[in-house]
Amino acid sequence: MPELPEVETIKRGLLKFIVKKKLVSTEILCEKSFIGEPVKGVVSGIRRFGKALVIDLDCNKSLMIHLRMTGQLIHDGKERYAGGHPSENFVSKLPNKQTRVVLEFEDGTLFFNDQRKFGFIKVLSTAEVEKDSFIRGLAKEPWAMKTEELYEKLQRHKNSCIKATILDQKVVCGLGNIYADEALFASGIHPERKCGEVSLKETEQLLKAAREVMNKSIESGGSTMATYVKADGTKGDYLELFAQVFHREGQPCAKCGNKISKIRVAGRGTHVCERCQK
DNA sequence: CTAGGATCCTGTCAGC
DNA sequence: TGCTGACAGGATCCTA
Repeated sequence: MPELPEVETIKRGLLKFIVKKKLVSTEILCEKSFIGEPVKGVVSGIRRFGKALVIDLDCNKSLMIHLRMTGQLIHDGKERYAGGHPSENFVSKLPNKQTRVVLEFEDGTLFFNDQRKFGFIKVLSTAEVEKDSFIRGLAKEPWAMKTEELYEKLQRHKNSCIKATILDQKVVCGLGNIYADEALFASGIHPERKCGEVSLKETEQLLKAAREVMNKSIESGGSTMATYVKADGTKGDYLELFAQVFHREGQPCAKCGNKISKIRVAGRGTHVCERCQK
């Protein structure tokens, strides 16, 4: 999916289009993608918890949205705003084959697309949002987490690979497959290292790197996504703008020139410079 | 409790 | 051309 920076970018974009607008109807094209009964109401705010987005309505109900691997949110009105898993859908006519839910606002339409149907929209009472098991289980985001706290958690998973562990949202919240690879590269830590062998100093570097790669993505995310949507239909990968290792297997490492390799760690494709990361 | 693998689902791409 | 298996920006469930 869309990891924390993409969800944050979507949140910021949607704020402009749907806050104070009334949600008037919901069309469910895939039952699995919508949990609960449709609601109507005026949007009072949008919140983000890790990779989950929450749209609050003035009727004391909220829509919790998780895009998982292939979810997209595309708002169509006077102009189009799209975010999530990048694909042609950003510029296609909607709804289409991958549209799962259509939220009609007084002033525009929000399409929830999701190729693989792993994502969902869930209706919760606003008071229950923070009691939801997924949200309640989330750890702190890298900006709020202290080095010592992460270090202690890593020691609890001392026999697991560092990459698998930092992908666990209960350990640290927000990293996904891209930013895990990027943060490990930036801090010079090999993704297969056992957590028990990662020092306090390295934990500090890793945390700092996680904040930096995600900050950079959030800063560039909004504008590059907007550019993407205005484009002529060609597939734009905004990751290419800053990724050092992700999807760069075979290309030279930006630090040492060695070829980036792709390996498998914790069941996930993993990009690494075998020379820079120990 | 942790660790690792299977699983949910659709689509695309490489290799035969 | 058509088939097959691998794989995909996530998280949960099951097993040991």
